[in-house]
Amino acid sequence: MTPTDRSVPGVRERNRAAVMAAVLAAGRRQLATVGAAALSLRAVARETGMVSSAVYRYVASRDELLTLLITESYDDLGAAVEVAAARHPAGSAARFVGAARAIRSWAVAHPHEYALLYGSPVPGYAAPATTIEAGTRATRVLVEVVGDAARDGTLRPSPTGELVGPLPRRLAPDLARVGEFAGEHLADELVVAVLMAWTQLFGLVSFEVFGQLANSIEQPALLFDAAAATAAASLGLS
Amino acid sequence: MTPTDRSVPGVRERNRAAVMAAVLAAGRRQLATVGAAALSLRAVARETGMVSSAVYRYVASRDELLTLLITESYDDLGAAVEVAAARHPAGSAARFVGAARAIRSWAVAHPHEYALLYGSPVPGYAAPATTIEAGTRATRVLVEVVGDAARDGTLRPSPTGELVGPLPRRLAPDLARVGEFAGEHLADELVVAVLMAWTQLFGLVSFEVFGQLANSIEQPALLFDAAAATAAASLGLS
DNA sequence: TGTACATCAGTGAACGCGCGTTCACTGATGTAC
DNA sequence: TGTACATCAGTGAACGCGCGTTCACTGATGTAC
Repeated sequence: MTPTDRSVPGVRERNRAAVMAAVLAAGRRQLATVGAAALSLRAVARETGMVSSAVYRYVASRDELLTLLITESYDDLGAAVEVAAARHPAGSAARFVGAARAIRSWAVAHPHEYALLYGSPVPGYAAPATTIEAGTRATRVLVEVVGDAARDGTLRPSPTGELVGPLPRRLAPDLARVGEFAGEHLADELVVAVLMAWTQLFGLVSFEVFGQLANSIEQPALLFDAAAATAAASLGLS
Repeated sequence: MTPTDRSVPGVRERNRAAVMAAVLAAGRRQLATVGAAALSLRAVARETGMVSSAVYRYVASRDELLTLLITESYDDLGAAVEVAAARHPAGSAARFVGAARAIRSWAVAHPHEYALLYGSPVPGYAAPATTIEAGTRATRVLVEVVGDAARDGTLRPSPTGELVGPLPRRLAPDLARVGEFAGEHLADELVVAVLMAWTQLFGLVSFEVFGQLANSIEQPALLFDAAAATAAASLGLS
């Protein structure tokens, strides 16, 4: 119980936190410029003004740095989506569209980070389980909107849900698992509709960010807004 | 006009074609095992049983090899989709679903090639315009089904099309450009619905191939079939 | 408050690696007369 | 049909590069008495 025991962190500890932050920032900058596959510890060291071996005081390996950056990025995206959603009433179509637009905006603003999260896996790197918790935040927001609407009774019968044909039994556990995200029981057909909306919106974002629309769609933002609004309507949101 | 003028290609020419094929095959194998970012000319040379510099007799640079492989892959996918579609009547929902399933099957069977075509761009590589022609084949099949149904008058009013709200004027040129793929005039709302189905199906495939469904969906094939059938119905196909 | 020791951040050199690409060369295939 | 020359495929050595990671070290910060 010395005076400094649990009080203000010492110089060393503060420095450590500051340098760690600088390392992560350099990592993020690397990511933004050259992408995950080309991210190198030596470049991070260079940009932080340290000798390459010094980085190992802060990060055990290149893979660990990647993992930290992935988690950070998922959280950054998740926070952006949650903030956007919070501007609209729970269970509303506007909230769904707001969340969807936040996903797209973030992706367009951070293409390499988006690629790290939702693009081709980085060769030779396997994301540890640590990242999956953070990875669900953005998606959870979309699903919760539908769950909230169902709970509040404001959900109209889903037009898409009605189109879904008879579903195979073996799909039931999967749908139940996804349905839990909603915090409310959802019909299997509705869960499929949610999954379709989810993959549709991310598919469109991926096509835009990865350049697949380059020769056909010049106004991806407008197309995305139309798609998001249509998706919300197709889920029965209003 | 010597006897050998336009007749059988000489030994050299035949060898050249054979070795070129071996180089491409090795490139494809590389792609399948380590992915595009890690593809190296030296590895291709090793696998072909040549010294590294010899590859330069067949390919001007690593980038050129990548371009060749991209074109090949697009064509491979395109051919698979066209064959699958041809098994069903023009303009039918079955044809749409068959084409969609062929896309997924090919992607699952060739994950690295799929990643090369539809995943994150390869760092430092810009695909030349040469590849875009081949790149449209698979997509064209999907759009044509709708165009054929419209021409034959078998297309019911699209349920999704009706949900699409008023579309911004500035989106019109984009929609017209995409609509041309159909070979028949399609209403703007229907084109949006087609784009949504297209991005939905590729989005689902990407999520599966890139591991995004790993912790929630154990039966992606069943989910995909349900999604494809629903998409076809939502376009008014039958 | 002062001293002796332990902890830790950052240095600098080195390891072994694989890469893309160039270049001068040898020897076989093809061509012109 | 035979010879002289040109073309071309493949070799082997070398270039310069950047990478991840290890290791023994110095000097500053922190801790125990």
